[in-house]
Amino acid sequence: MYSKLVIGCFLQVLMAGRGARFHLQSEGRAALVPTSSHPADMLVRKLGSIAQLSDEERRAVMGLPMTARPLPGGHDIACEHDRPMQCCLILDGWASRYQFLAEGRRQIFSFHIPGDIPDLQCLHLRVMDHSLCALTPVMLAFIPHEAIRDLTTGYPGIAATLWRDTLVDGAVFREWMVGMGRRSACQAVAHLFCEMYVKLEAVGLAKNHRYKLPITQVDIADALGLSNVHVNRVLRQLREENLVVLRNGWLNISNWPELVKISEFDPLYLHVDRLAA
Amino acid sequence: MYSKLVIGCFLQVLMAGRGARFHLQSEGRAALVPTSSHPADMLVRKLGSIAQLSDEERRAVMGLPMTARPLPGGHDIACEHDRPMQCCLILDGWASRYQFLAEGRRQIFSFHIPGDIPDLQCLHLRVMDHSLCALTPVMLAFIPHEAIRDLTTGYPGIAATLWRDTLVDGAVFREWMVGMGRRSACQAVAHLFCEMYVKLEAVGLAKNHRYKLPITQVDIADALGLSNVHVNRVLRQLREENLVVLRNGWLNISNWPELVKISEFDPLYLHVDRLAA
DNA sequence: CGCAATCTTGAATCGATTCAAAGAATGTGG
DNA sequence: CCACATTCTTTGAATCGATTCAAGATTGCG
Repeated sequence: MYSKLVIGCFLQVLMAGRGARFHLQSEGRAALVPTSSHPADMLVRKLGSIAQLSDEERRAVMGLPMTARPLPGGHDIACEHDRPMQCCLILDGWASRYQFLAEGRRQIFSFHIPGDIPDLQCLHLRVMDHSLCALTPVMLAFIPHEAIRDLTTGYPGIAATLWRDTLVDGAVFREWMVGMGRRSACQAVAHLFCEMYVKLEAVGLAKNHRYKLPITQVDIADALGLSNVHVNRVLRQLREENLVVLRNGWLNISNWPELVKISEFDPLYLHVDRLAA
Repeated sequence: MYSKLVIGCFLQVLMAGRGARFHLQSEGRAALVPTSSHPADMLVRKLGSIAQLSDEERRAVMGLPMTARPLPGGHDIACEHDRPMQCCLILDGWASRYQFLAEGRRQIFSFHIPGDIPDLQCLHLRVMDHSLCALTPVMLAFIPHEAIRDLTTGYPGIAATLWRDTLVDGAVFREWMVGMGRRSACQAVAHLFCEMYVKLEAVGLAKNHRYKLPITQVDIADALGLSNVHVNRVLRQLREENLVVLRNGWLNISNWPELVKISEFDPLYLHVDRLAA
């Protein structure tokens, strides 16, 4: 059913290795798109984007055992009440964390993109208190908890870096709380688009205020605590005001400064040091 | 203005040391109410409630430099954009994290009680992306980041315990997101009351489904993304349904099983091991 | 006692939801 | 390559939950 897509995604990862070692963007920042057949490269780049890694630390990270595995879109990666024995690093595709409630209600907690380790928290919270699923066909690298624990025990700097990553995760939750609690539906949607742009741009997966957004309006609604009907109306409004256009899975931000302004977007909470200074 | 209250609060901490070393609850669990004049005792008990501490680790924690300091209610402890050099452990009183937005809107992210380290995240996220204030007169123990970093570098087990604490923090944010996004106002308020009861009960500050709740209806509204008027109506409804009564700063849960049921409260996300098993 | 903060209630309004149904896009198999 | 099924998007109309505004009651505090 999904095999074609999955193989396509797999090849994409492998073939990227043939290109230049780094895809440089206009800002001269190294992109996170897979440029090597070894998934650990992705992790090294990710951690390097959070904090400086020493040569020794880099070697230790490269030595982590990882198993790459494709998964079809819509598939659960880990479920509430599970006790996973490994974390997953996203090499390609999007994932999301969510929880189902009574009467078919759903709350999405986060969207995750390549370079993220969306279930890192289960390293220390053994039982999953929510679920994690692939939004698109994904390529994942699974890393045993055991290996990560050994690594963090031996290298406090790496522990601090991973810890920091989970703290940024929490900061994003706080910002989403603001969106759901105190922002209008319009502001909340605009804010989400700004956030995803900054995150994707930081790993080289977006530029020129345009990116692939492989989620449905229902997903946006469940993430922001709205109904899908209302999300649709908000999207129309944003389109009519020449701010953003979402069509065929691509998001085009026509007026970035205005979008930032109306959504009161301040990237401080993402703690991208190069931005926050 | 606040001096009497503050001194009262301070004495309360000091005088508790005269009593039995541990206040035992019916469940036989050690209570977290201050039982010693040394604030490090509180930290040892807190960490011990998260994970087992070895004797060596306990000694290391006891060796942390701490400065106890009272602060009047309403006072800010740390503000957005600050770069604190220390974390604070709450010895007595309540604190909350929040953010102000345009037009006087406010979002409260969390309520904190004795034993909590509400700004632990700034150990690795140098810049505060929100503010922290004392809700009531509080007694705080300030611990320099430097000392905590040395501790976590030398003792990976303690690092993991503190890390875990910040992860539970994030899990609570997720649950609040569910409340704001997909629960009715009534359910959200009820859920908050359940959550605070479990947290307070775990540190010996609540029992018999009754506890001191020193926050205003406006605070509840800003925490749950509601208007104060609506919170008032929801409280009346809960009272009329004989579920909870909030009066004079005390919360009385008349029908705990029903409150848990209507709010769909599942304490799993609090990751209190003794509960989750 | 009197001020200030908090709580309470009613009435009007608004933002968002629900329900329903049509239209567009996407993927599948013949 | 077309027809069909499915999923996603779009729009209108009725409704509802929550907000805003405003005024009065209560509580705590100096």
